[in-house]
Amino acid sequence: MTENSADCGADVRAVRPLRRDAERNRQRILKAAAEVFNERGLDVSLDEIARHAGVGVGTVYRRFRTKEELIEALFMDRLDSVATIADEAYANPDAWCGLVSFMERMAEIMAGDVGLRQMLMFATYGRDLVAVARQRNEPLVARLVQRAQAAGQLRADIQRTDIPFIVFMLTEAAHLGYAATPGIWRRYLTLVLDGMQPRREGVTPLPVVAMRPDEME
Amino acid sequence: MTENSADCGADVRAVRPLRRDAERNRQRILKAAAEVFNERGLDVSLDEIARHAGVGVGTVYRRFRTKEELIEALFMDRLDSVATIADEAYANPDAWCGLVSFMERMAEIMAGDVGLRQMLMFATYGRDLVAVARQRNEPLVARLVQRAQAAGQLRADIQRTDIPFIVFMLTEAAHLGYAATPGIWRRYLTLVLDGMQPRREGVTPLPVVAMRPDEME
DNA sequence: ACGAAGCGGAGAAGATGTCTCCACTTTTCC
DNA sequence: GGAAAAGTGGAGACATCTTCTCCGCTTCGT
Repeated sequence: MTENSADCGADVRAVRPLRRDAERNRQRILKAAAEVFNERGLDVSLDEIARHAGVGVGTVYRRFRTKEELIEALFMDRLDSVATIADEAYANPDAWCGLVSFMERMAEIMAGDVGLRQMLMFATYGRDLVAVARQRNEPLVARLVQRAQAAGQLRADIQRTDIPFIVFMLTEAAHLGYAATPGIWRRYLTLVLDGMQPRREGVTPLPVVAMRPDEME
Repeated sequence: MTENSADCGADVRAVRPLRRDAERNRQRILKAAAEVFNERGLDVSLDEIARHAGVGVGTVYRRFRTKEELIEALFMDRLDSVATIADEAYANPDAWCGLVSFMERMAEIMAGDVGLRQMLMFATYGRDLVAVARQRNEPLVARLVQRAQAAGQLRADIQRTDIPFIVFMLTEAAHLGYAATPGIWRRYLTLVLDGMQPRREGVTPLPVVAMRPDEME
């Protein structure tokens, strides 16, 4: 156990370090997969990822035995980041601002990543990984909601399940069909947030201009 | 021209009336297609529609030369109904209620019909048909929006393109991933509508209960 | 009752996807 | 420097799925 261990950071796991060129290819594959999945969702073929990475399909399949294995390797850390965002949002002294920043940052992540949305929503891949992440994040969201309601800044009939639903709704819709204006979800997030307050004197200015009629697909 | 014409209602069009069994099958196919498209979108194969209709594939292909032809035959009248809804909404003396009822009825139609949403949003089938319908409906929506704004019932920074977008967003999201609660879109429509008002003393009660945490896919 | 109209569904033809195999190349280590 | 181990590419086996055709048989209408 107490060897000098040149392979720092891995005790039992590192059965054998990959050859240098193999490791380089592994990284290439992960990078390519991230790009392609983010852009076009999880339905792309591994052949396509191989091509995009500049390696052969065989290489991909030697490193990741199935598509699922690749996907899990890729999204493991992404899922963790949700917990971080929730914690940071709770650190915000203003309850309302905390909730808003959580929703904003979640939407930012999800709007830019078709693959992540697909994983969270359809669970066709990485089911278990998502289940664990959800279980951990649920109470964090609940805490944000309760605090904002206790402060009288959030209408009382909002439930914690509404928050992820709204974020999903905004990002999914903004992607499908109306891809013309990239940040269009911000416009509708603002609108929904104005609906989530218990009462309101005026309006929060909408941050992105509406689509022009001809932009609509 | 002035024959006694037993084939009432069709002058030039009816080159030859279909045999009775053929016509019956045609109706079956249309009915089956409506059901399957509504439920599962336009991507289902014609084989599947044939099976669902209880006829052979050959029969489907003889009646509708391509998938597109079947789709157009099916959705022609559905698209017309949008204009009717807009007109009826404008007939409502209260500007706000008119707009709300338009959005509600649109959402009702679209929420229940995956195929229709797909046609309106992705234009993979029936492109021209949709373009015509959109052109006709655009000014009707604009009229509803302007009237509500003139009455001070709708915030001034809402544009007419926001309306179809919001309806699409609500119905699409309500279908994907979270199919558990059928009318869940009503909850979020209410929320958005509360965000669309220029100011607000209290809240409009949310009409559908939120999803339970375990219901979320 | 007979000809024309219509029918079913096997299967051709073509996409697209996952994953294997093995002759060849590159790295590692003595 | 050179042999053994590790890794590579990509053709292609295999599977699935769609669209659409074809033709022997059935049903309808008169």
